[in-house]
Amino acid sequence: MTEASASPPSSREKILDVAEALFARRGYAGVGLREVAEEAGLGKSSLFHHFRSKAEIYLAVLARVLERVNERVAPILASGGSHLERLDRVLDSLIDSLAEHPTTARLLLRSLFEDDDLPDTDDVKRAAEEIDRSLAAILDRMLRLLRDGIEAGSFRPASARHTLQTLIGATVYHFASGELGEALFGRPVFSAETVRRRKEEIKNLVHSGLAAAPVAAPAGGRP
Amino acid sequence: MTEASASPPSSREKILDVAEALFARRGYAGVGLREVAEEAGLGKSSLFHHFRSKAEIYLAVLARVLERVNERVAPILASGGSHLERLDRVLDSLIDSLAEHPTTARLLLRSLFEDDDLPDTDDVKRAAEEIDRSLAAILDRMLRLLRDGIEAGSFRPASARHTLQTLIGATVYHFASGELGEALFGRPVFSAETVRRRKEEIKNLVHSGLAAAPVAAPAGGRP
DNA sequence: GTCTATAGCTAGATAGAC
DNA sequence: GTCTATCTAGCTATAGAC
Repeated sequence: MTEASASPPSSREKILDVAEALFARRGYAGVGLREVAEEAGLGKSSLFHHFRSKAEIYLAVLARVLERVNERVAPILASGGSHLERLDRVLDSLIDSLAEHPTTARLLLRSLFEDDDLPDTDDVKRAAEEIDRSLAAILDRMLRLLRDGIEAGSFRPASARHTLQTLIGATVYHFASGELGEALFGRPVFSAETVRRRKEEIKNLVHSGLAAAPVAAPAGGRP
Repeated sequence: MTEASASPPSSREKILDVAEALFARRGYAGVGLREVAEEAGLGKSSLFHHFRSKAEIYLAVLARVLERVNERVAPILASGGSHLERLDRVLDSLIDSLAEHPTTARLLLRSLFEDDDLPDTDDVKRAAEEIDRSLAAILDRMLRLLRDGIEAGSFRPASARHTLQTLIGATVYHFASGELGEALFGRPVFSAETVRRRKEEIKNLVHSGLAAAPVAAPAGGRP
C-alpha cells in the first residue's frame, strides 16, 4: 500500500495496471478475467492467487486511483493563500491528475454507477466502504474550502454543494467524455493544448461567469 | 417512432421501459436479457420477436432517450430572446428533462463510455451512427448559441466548446451522480427542492461566476 | 406473438499438479 | 506462484411447436 517502489512491476501491479485500463474502457461487468489474465501475461487462475475475486481486483484498482488523486489534491487543500487562490490551485491539480492518467476520470465516474454490479459479500462491502470514505474525505475538504470562502466573503453567496457538483462535472466529466470530447475539440481531451486551455477556461468561468461584464464599464471591451 | 399514443403499452414499449431502467442502473454488459424478459412479463425468446439483438434494444432505448431530451430542448434553442435568456431557458429545460426521467442522465453518460461493448455488425453501426448524429445535432445548436452570444458580446469571450463541456457536466453529471449526490444533498438529486435549487445555482454561476463582486471597485477592474 | 428446448460460448471460481 | 483441467452458471441467439 505504501511503497513508492521503483522495482520492476510485481504480478500484482501488472494485474492492476491491466485491469485499470480495461475497467476504464468497458466497466466492471464488461471485462472478463480471461482478458485481464491474457494481457497481464498470466493464466486466468493465477489471478486468484493475488486477489480473491474479480470484485476485489476492481476495488483495488479504484482505491489506487483515488489515492493517486488524493496525493495531488490533498496538499493543496491544506496549503495557504486566499480562498480563490487555493481553489484555483485545487482545480489545476485535479485537472493535472485527471489528464495524467486517462483512465482516472472514467473510473471515477463509473464507480458512481456500478455499485449494483458488485456481489454482496462482507469483504466486498468493507472494501467498498473504505473507498467511499476515501472519496468522501476529498470531497469534504473541497466543500470546506468552498464554505469557508463563502463565509469569508471571498466567494459569492452560493450553495457550496451545488458548486462542488458543478466543479466535479466540469473536471471529471470533461476528461471522461472520450470520443465526444475528441469530436468537439478536434483532438483528444488529454492533449497538452486542450488541458492547458481547460484550466484557463474553468478558472475564468469560476472567477467571472459567462455573462459579459455589465456594459457601463469602459475597461472590459470585446477583443 | 412517431405515435404519441395513450393506448396501453405494447410489448415493444414495455420491453423498452424495462430495459431503460436496467441499462441505466447496470450498463449494457451488466444486464441480461433473461432479466429484461422477466420484468417485462415475457419469455426470453419473445424479445427476439421485437428486436433482432440485445444491442438493438440498447440502441432503441438510447434513441428514445435522446428524442425525449430533444423534444424539450430544441424548441427553446429555436426560440427568441437575448442570448443569455435563451441560454437560461435551455438550461432550465435540459434540467427539467433530466429530472423528469431519472434514467436519462445515466444513460447519456454511459453511452459515452460503452461504445466498445457493442458488436461490430453493420446494423448496429448504422443505428449507433444515427444516435451520434442525433446527439451531435443537439450539441451543435447549443454550440451555436454560445458562439453567437460570444460574438455578439452578450457573453464574455470564452471557448464555446469548453463552456459547452462545463454545462454538460454541470447538468448531466449532476443528475447521474446518484448515491454520491444523495449523500451530498441529504436527499435525492431528483427531489423537487434540489432540482429547483440546481437551476438557480447553475444560472447564477453562469451569470456571475463564483468570485465575490470586486468590492467597491470603480467599475471595470479586471478580476 | 408467445412459448419450450437447446445450441454454443463465456463467465467466475476451485482443485491440485509442478 | 504459475499452470491445466474442470465445475456450475450465466449469457445471446436460434429452431420450431402452438
